[in-house]
Amino acid sequence: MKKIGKFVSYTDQVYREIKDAVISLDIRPGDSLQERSIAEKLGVSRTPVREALKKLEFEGWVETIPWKGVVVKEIERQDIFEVFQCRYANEGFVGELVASLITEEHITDLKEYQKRMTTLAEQDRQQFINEDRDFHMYLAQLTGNSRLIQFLDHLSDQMLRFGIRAVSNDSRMKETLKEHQAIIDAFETGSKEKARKALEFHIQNSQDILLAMIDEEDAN
Amino acid sequence: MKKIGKFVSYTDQVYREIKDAVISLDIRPGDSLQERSIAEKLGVSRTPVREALKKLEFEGWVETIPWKGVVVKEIERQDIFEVFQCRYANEGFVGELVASLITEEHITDLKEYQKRMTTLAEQDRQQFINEDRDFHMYLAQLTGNSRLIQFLDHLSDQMLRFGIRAVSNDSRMKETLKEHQAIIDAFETGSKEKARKALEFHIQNSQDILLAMIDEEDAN
DNA sequence: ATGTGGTGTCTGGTATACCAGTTGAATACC
DNA sequence: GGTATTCAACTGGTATACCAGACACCACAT
Repeated sequence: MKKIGKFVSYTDQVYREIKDAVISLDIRPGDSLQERSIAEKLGVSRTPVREALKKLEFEGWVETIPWKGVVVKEIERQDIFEVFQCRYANEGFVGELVASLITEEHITDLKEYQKRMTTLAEQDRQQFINEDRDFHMYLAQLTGNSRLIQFLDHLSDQMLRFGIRAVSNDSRMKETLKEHQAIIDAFETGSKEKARKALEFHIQNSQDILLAMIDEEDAN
Repeated sequence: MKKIGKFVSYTDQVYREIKDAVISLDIRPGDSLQERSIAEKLGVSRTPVREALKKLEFEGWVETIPWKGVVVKEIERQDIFEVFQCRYANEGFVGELVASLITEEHITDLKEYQKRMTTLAEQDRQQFINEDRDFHMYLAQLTGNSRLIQFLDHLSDQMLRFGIRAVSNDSRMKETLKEHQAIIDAFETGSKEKARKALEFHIQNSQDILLAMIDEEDAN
């Protein structure tokens, strides 16, 4: 978020507002967003709204259909597949990289995540999902590669949009915890290969579960 | 590029113009870009210039320094390292994916690239670099994963900016051709593992050469 | 000579007016 | 009633005016 001192521009406020609404599905895929009506509703001019929409378009959340308006992109099966495929390639790589530079403190931090998530699994599903994202992004941060981090962050954002269904059944949450533990264990052995495999396995499983759920829904 | 029929917006024209200038180093890192003077020079208003600069900022080409102006980002050693690291992870993965779905026709196409590049190596370095980029992007396209393609495309853009030096010595061009051949050979065997390794090897070599050149320059 | 305050002029951020292409519904015509 | 046509009301794209923060510089007071 761009800030100038303590000042947060309208553009960024509008951007966050719309993006959150899109991720949380308050704005459904297929809904159209009009610069003028959003501007009116939020009490700002078209300019910041326009810039916020442009940014969302760059990021692939919405698309501009000429003379129609800005439309929230549908979630296709293909989208989910692509996001997981990208995560598979890059998080596996993250595992390999991180395995060679991780320290005791980092592992302690990971165990903290694990502890919190174990508690949250029975209390707050939304928060569980957020924590899951943070777990993965924590690993990404350790690589120190800003481009890699940004890409994975972007993918995580997209996960949130369809991820809610993915983890929200109890058995999958338990599996998630097990797989995270396996990842931590792999780091403790220090093996690059094991760390990669553990992350790949975890991502692959998430993908399989989510796609299976989608296919089931579509069948109805 | 967003088009409405045959109409290309000023925003996109300005975007392309500035981006090309940045990539080709006509605009040097550290140079500052002023909305007003660019608008005047190109004969358009601030609005499209502003939007073009926003897009460039989002893509990481420039950064906005409050009350100072929009400044073209410097190329640090770290940037080169990051780009290659991302390419290593993702192009290796591309190799693995593509190996299982590549056809005879595709391999023929790759050999065409190889033929053209062999000729260009002795004639036109700039064109050699463009063709090299196309070779890699052709492989990326075969995955059909638009997010992966977009990411690699973005990385390739950044390569152009510092890549000119990377391939522009004769011995490296010859090596590049050999390594591309090895990639094609790997695809012909159909082995996922070999294809991945061949691409990883190629990227790793490019990185080593380029970073060595940078370090040498910096030493002077 | 030095410190201080005013001021002109940079910057990006925002509001607003206007334009042109598109669409679709009301209307005119058969 | 059915079909062609017109036109008003959308849309995003662009130009322009104005604002406030930041900063460099110079005059002036000490």
